[in-house]
Order: sequence, then C-alpha cells, then structure tokens
Amino acid sequence: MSKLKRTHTSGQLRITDVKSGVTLVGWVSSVRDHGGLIFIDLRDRYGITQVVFNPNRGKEFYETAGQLRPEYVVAIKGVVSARPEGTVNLNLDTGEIEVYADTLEILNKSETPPFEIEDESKVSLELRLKHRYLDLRRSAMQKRLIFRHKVCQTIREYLDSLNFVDIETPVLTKSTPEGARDYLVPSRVNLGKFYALPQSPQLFKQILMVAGYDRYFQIVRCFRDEDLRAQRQPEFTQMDMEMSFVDENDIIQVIEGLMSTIFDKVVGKKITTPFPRLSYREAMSSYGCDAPDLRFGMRLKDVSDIVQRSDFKVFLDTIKSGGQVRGINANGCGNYSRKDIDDLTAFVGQFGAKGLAWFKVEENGLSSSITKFFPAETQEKLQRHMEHERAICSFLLPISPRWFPSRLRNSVFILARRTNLLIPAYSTFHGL
RNA sequence: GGGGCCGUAGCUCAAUUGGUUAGAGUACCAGACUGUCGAUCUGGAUGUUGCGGGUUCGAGUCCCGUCGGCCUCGCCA
Repeated sequence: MSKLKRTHTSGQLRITDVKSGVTLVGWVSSVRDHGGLIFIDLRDRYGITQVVFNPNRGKEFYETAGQLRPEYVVAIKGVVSARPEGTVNLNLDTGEIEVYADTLEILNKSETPPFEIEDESKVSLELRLKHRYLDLRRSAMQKRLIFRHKVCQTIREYLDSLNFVDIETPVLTKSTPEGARDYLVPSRVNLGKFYALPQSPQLFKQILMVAGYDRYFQIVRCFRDEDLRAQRQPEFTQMDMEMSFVDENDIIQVIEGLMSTIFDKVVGKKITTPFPRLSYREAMSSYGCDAPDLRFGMRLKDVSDIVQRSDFKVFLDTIKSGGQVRGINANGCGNYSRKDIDDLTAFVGQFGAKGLAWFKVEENGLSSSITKFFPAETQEKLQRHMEHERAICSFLLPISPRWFPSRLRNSVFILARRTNLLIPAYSTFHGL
C-alpha cells in the first residue's frame, strides 16, 4: 500500500492551483527524457497532467524517474507550477500548468504493451478484444462508456421524476418465441430441461401493469441467438417501459421529453418538441419504411404512371406485375461517373434491387443510357415530377411488390451515406 | 447456413512473373541531450510468412485442407 494518497485527478489542476502541493496517481502515458530533465504525461480517466522531474531533487529520485516506461502506474507528489512562457500546451485542459515532482513511487511496472494506448486505434479489433483492459484505457473508449453511463443516468432521473418505477424482471425464464431464436441455458436441477434468456422483457411487464405498477421502466439486457452482423450483437440493452391508463399521445410526449432531456443533458443540444410526425401511410409512400431515417431528404417518388409511357421493358414488366417504379432525387450525385453509378448499382443489387436506372440533367434535358426508351414528353414530366435541376442525378428503382418494403430503405440509406447526404442526428429536430 | 476478402517482426503494412540473405514505419533496447509534449539525434536487436499437406530445381507468392478474423446475404424488432 502506498503512503501517497491522491489529492487531485490528472484532469483537474489549473493555473489557479499554482504553488499547491498535490499528489497524483495514474498511468504513465509518455516519457520524454532530455537527459537533464524528464517529462512524463500522467494519465487517468479525467485527463493528462505533465509532470517534470529535475535531477536537482536528488540522484536516486532522478534515476527512478529514468526507469519509467509507458503504462507504469505511479504516484507522484509535487508542487503545481505555471509553465514557462512559450511552453503552454493548449491541447490539454491542464496545459497551463505542470507538476514539479519531489516524490515518486512506482506502484506497478508494466510490460511493453502489445499496442500503444492512443486515441486513434490503428489496431485490429481482434487484438483490442484480446487485451480489452488496455483498449479500455484509451480515452476514446472511456468517453464512450461514460457517455453511455450519462444517458442511463439521465433516463433514470427523468423517468423517476414522472413517477416511473425501475423494476427488474427475471432473466432465467421459459421460452416465449417471438421470431428470433432464444438463448438456452441448461438446468442443473431439472435435467434435460432448459431456461430461455429473454429476447426482451415484454412478458413480465404485463404482470406489473395488472398488479398496479402503472408506470414501469427498465434498462435491460436482451438476448437473441441469431447470426452476427455489423452493428448487431447477440446481447444488447434496451430501455423498456410500460404505462397504464394512457393514450397514444401520452406515450409520444413522454418519449419526446426523454429524448430532448438526453440531448440537452448529455449532448448539450436543445432540440424542439414536438417532433415531426408522419402517418404510417405517408412514411411508407415517401420513404418506403415505417421508421424512416430523416437525416437525409431522399424521398421516394412514385413515377410509375409517368414511366408507363415508355418502351423500357424493365419498368413496364415491374408495373405489370403489380410493382412500382420509384425515383430518388439524388441531389449531390450530379458529378457521378459511370463507374460510380455501376458501383452503386452493384451495391443495391445486394439488397435485391433489380437495377438502378439513372438520369442526369444536362443542358439539353435528361441524359442517360436509356433516354431513347422514353419519349420527350415523358422525360419532361419525369424531370418536373422529380424536381430536377441542373447537374442533379436521379435514380429510378424498379420495385417488385414483394421486395418493396423491407430492403428498399437500406439501399436508400447506403445511397445517402455514399453521397454524404447524412446529417447529424440532432439536426433532424430542427426541421432540416 | 451461402458468398467474398484477409492472415508476413510486438503493432500497422510492403515484398515485381514463383527466384538470391523477407523489408519499411512505429514500438522495444542502449547511448547522447535541461523545456519537451507524435521530443530529437546516433546505434542495436527483432520473423515457425496462422497451421498441415501438395506442385516445383525453387513457394510469403500457386493448389488442397484446416484454424482464426473482417465484410456480406440468409436469418434477426
């Protein structure tokens, strides 16, 4: 046990603390040995403080300082000092000061880590997971976990203020198949039988409602035994809630309040409520999806009636079989090369799109490899209907009745991401 | 479960058509240096080319198998 007791964190000291005696504890982030003077960056989850070792403080002390290596855990006692002119580091919150050490204790040495502890990790995910305790030392990771913590904390405070009760429900239960496969846990007591882990806690909250806990919530693990994908994990967390004696509007208001509180308290952004509201019909026809992503404006316009007056077989067949042709005004793709469009076509093909027809607006009207199939009148209508302007590209997707709802939005999303049309989430609430 | 890509120094990656002793940056080690903060300078050490088999005069490179990873489709609210 160290005799040194931490008095401050490494993110805490400011110019106003100059001349204070302090003790810091943390990880050595970097060592800069100048022979006659050693600087180290001392890191903890609160920040980084520069510590200076001067040989005048004693030979033995200075030799110990010379042994320091990255990731050593050390305790340092010293005096806060204003940095000399010209050596202030504006990148650090503590950059106006440094600590002149007079006592150094190595609490734990470290082997050379398998990768460097940097903000930008250039290391494979595999290696990061193998040495997770090192990966989690990176401030980028610490910020994520702390952000998550703050979101949960804010949810609890907000819902508590509205009389919601946080109640845990059982995890080892019986199977209540929903669609995803259940995770199974063998029972020791009942041989040959299994528990199922909940895909989500929906079952028990009904009991709570009936029992009179009219406002319940839970931040809870859910388990679904399905194959992994990018952005999908077998276990994940949901905020689950249930209310009695309410109507649709009450629910929407509670959620809107929750979201704006989270953005306000955690992100520091004010968002306005109520949020834009769409009917199911409107969402499906404009975005092809019951939960549209409003970060980009690519609405799907039905152009079936217009393109019906053409000789383009793919479109005609699609319509004849009960499908539709929908257009996306791809503002920003006007300069796309033939190859860019081919790439996109291949990409949406993965989602089951039969093709990606395209038109560009140029001086003399529409240009495309398939304009010859479309009479001038149709082209004109198309251009007007798609609100086409110069140098804008449109994509037309033939949509079979079976393919339409589920995967289309994915294609559109990819289009948007590829064409840099995504905007930060909070802008949505400003009506952008 | 199907398809694609990848596996080389601690890490990130290179290595021409199959050709001599597998390289670079960084990390690491040693030395120098009193104002650095991606410190700098000089020098040094570092490999079962994932594993097993095959083709070949010769394999990091080609073929087969296997293990691991990433992406993707199916699946999944």
